[in-house]
Amino acid sequence: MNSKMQESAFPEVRTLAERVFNQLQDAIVRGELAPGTKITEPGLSQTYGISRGPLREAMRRLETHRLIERVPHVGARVVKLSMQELLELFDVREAMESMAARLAARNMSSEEIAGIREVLALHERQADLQSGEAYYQREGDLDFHYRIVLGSHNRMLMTILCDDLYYLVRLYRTQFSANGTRPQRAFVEHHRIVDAIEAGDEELAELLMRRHVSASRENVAERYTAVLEAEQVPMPPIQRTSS
Amino acid sequence: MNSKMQESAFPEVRTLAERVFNQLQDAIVRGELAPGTKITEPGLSQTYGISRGPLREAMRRLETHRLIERVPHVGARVVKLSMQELLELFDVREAMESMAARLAARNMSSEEIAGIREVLALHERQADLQSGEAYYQREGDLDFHYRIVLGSHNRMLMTILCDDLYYLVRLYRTQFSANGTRPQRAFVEHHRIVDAIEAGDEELAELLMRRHVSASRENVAERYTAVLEAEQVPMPPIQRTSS
DNA sequence: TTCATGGCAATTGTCGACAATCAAAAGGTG
DNA sequence: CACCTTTTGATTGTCGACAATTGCCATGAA
Repeated sequence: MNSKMQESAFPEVRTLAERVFNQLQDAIVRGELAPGTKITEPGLSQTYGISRGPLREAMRRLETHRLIERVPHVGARVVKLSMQELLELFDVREAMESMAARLAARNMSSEEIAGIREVLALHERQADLQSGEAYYQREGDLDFHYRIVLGSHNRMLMTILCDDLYYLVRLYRTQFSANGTRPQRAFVEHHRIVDAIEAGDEELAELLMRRHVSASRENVAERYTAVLEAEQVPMPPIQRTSS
Repeated sequence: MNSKMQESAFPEVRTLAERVFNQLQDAIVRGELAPGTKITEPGLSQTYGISRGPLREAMRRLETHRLIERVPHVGARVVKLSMQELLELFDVREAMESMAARLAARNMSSEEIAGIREVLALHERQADLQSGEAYYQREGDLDFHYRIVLGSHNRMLMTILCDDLYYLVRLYRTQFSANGTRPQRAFVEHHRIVDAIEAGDEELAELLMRRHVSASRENVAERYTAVLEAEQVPMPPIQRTSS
């Protein structure tokens, strides 16, 4: 039951806390640790075979990435995702990624644009092969947005979107299994955004990205309400945690 | 030299790490800890009379708030602010606060609008009394933006802007002494933004907030380049830290 | 039966010490 | 004199134990 065998999975990590952080993060994003699961320090300490010191550091980092929620002297739990929070996340993404697209149109180098074209071409082949909706939306879409953010050349934007919110988006994906019903449309939108960036049209790139994220938000919202009606649940358990 | 006397300043904190975090944060924002100051765990541990455990947690939180920068096995330093990073911060604020204004126009209650009107009235009196540029820009302007973000009713937006970036903005203010040269204009802009919010005009509120932040950015950029030319410095020490 | 009160177990917060790691200074050699 | 090697010093990473706080449960009284 020792975790030493998973050591090689993250060979580049230099500290115990970092390794456990990666393992826990992966477990949460993959859904192995269900939302709302209570996390205790002695428990995980024994599970992963390390002391509570580095474990606490790993949990601190999970907290800053919004993957767990801690209450002093009470404990920590894996985040329970509500629909309201998911929609809030989309609003934040709409604001920041549209700005990223604008900056990308201004700052992206031709090499970076060529790189993202390759990414799109790769997605196209995969989409053709397996009419791939799931894999496309799961990895490829994120990779596309990831590159746009990097192309903005704004370090703060990159940190917030790619470090802080990236894993939360992945978690939402797995929880709501939000593999979009519209892969072709999203694919076309991706191409048009890159076209605008390559043309250096800042305002168009921003507008297209804004519509792209907004459409994705509406898609998720529709699917969620449909699921609710199918389940005959009167109201979703939207519960705002105190600040 | 003991810090026990400041205990009452943060009565609501429940843990040592939180208290030290608040103290350090305050010291950095106020400028008592100069930018570039080296921070060592044993040093601070002795200064504040606590063990290294809670101190490490406090430093971790300072790092996530971008107030210190850590290099493994070398040490931590108070952030040295570059002009490029300041402009990046303005881009992020432009994106997120304009979204906040849009959401505020949609979600703000009449009580909240009345509250922000009171804030503006208070600023007006203070501006009349001492033609107050410094204080107005230092506290009031932040308070205004703070309330708009709260009015968005988007918890994620509130966390990122009011928790993560708020103290960084304050730090920039003290470092660059960025008391704007245009208090009246900013004041008028604030009023027009509230007008748009009260009218429920989402797009206008967003546009006005966007222009407001952008104008503030240009103002700071102009003042900075002017200072550079006056000092006859050939190039600013813009140094990008490795990711 | 219901509510208040007390004790108890579990968890988190905190501490001091030891070990591992790295950066820079000291020394030696070509 | 320059460059490489070694040593040293400090800093971070890690661990186990103790203390403080919390939530739960049993016990008792109204």
